[in-house]
Amino acid sequence: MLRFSKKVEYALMALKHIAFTKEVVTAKEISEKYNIPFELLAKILQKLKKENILISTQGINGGYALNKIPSDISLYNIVTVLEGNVAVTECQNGETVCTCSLHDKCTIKDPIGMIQKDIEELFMRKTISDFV
Amino acid sequence: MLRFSKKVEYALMALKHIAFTKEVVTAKEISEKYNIPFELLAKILQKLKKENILISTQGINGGYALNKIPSDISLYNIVTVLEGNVAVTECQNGETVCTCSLHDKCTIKDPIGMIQKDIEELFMRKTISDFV
DNA sequence: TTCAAATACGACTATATTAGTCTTGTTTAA
DNA sequence: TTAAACAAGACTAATATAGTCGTATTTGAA
Repeated sequence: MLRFSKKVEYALMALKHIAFTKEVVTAKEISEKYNIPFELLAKILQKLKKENILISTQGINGGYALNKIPSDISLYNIVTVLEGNVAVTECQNGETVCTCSLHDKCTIKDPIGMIQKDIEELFMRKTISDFV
Repeated sequence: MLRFSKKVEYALMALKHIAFTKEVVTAKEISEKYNIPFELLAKILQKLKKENILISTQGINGGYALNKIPSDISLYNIVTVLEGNVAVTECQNGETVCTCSLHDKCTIKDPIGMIQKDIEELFMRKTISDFV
């Protein structure tokens, strides 16, 4: 249904919260405040950290903080980190080979590619600063 | 992964084909030409007919034809017919009650609503004439 | 030096959605 | 009357998403 995954929703909620509090925030705090399953949220934050969107500190006073200013964290960035890519169809994933069932019979690759590009650009323009 | 369903892909392929041949086309012909499962395609065409995008004639020389000019058939139209709506999240489906697990704790409804609107507008601008 | 609270990470299970199939009925021209 | 087409709903299979579990590591403080 052309929907954002819960992972992306939770990431946006978490990033907004972290951007707003402006200090180290624990996964537990976010999880409890917004009713987000802890383990799921933890893994999302870990992925965001791997992409240098967040920085983390371990140990008893640990937690997460932003590693970029909100306007430098794009929706495109978040979606690609959490879902691999923003491909509106199987063949728009950036790879050269298409394993789609239509094989070489697809007649809509080019126009779909343009829609793909439009959506990518839209997502690049949207940043966390649009959320806070 | 924010993807169009196969239903939408098949619909676009079929509509392009019908727009191109400019005469009555059978589901079987399209199904065979593009390797699209016949029963699935048939149901897609039936839905498009119900929405007056196609007209159909039954019986032995029957088939489908466009009921509108390609530039009057928008991607938005096709997606809503086949998937119900273009909701990027559960709460953006146009209904007033949100049954999302975040309940009233969601802090991103408004910015998500703007993205929703941008995508809807993009899909309204794209028509079958962009495919032929 | 031990402990509690935090991140890190991979494997696993459950659930929901999507894709595809099957069956039966209706229409219509030859 | 029959063959070839649309019509429609129930069903099953496959896939993707959401969520859980277990274990390891880090670190500040009692």
